[in-house]
Amino acid sequence: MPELPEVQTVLDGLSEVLTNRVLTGLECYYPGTVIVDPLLPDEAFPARVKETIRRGKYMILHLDSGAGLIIHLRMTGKLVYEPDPREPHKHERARILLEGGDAVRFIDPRTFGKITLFASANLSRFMPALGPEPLSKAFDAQYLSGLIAHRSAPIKNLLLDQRIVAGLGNIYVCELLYRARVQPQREGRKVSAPEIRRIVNHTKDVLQEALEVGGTSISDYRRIDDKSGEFQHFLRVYQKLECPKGHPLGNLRLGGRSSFYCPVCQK
DNA sequence: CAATGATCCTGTCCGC
DNA sequence: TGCGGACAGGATCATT
Repeated sequence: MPELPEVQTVLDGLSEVLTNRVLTGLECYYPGTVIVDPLLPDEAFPARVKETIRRGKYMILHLDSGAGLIIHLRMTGKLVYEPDPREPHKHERARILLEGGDAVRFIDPRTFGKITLFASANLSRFMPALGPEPLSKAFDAQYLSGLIAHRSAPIKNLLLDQRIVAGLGNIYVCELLYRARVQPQREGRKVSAPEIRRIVNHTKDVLQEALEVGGTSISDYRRIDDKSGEFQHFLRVYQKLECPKGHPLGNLRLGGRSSFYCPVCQK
């Protein structure tokens, strides 16, 4: 669920919590959630956060000890700052310990999320090859065209491929394709130049809008009550029955994921 | 190399 | 009230 805007929002909150704080350790409560670089220096902790970076859906924290953390929330991961926490929460898979007894809990019911503790020099060994940031200038129509012109896979699958562009997930891809008026199942090679331009532009627009409302645009739809609302007004097709113009939506399964689209507005 | 499908995992929801 | 099954989806791995 967390896609680029949500990850950025979480990272901003995490940076705020960790500023000027001393990290004293990282605990793991579920096998596999924490991955430790074999070459990690012994003096990884204590350390302060020197820099925080988002790359696609990955959060990277560089520490002043020569170590760093990569945090990936996958689908259900959450970071919760907890002053003076006691027993690990039911779904707490790991915990970042802070000097003074506070902690940041990594809560992840479905256990897909990961925290990697790495030696700074080895960052690249723990990061996959990712395409450009969708909001950067590198992600433009010419770039995208070059990567999809010969592809027969559905445009939606291509946009979900993090090697092509880093940070999009199922929900925003459904939304941006609606805005770009292109059906998700269209083969990459059959997407015209004007359509590619619209896809690129609407990718940037939808992400920018979501960032401006603090990434609350998608979130857990089951927790509507907790979040007062930006996202009900944000989504136009995802998990909807009809598009804003009142046309009944189609729902295809592409790459194993539900794909909402409007058969009338999208060609 | 490209495309597709299975896999990991648990909470939620629906129908009976 | 409880049960089984479908579903949710990011990334990786296996298969064709």
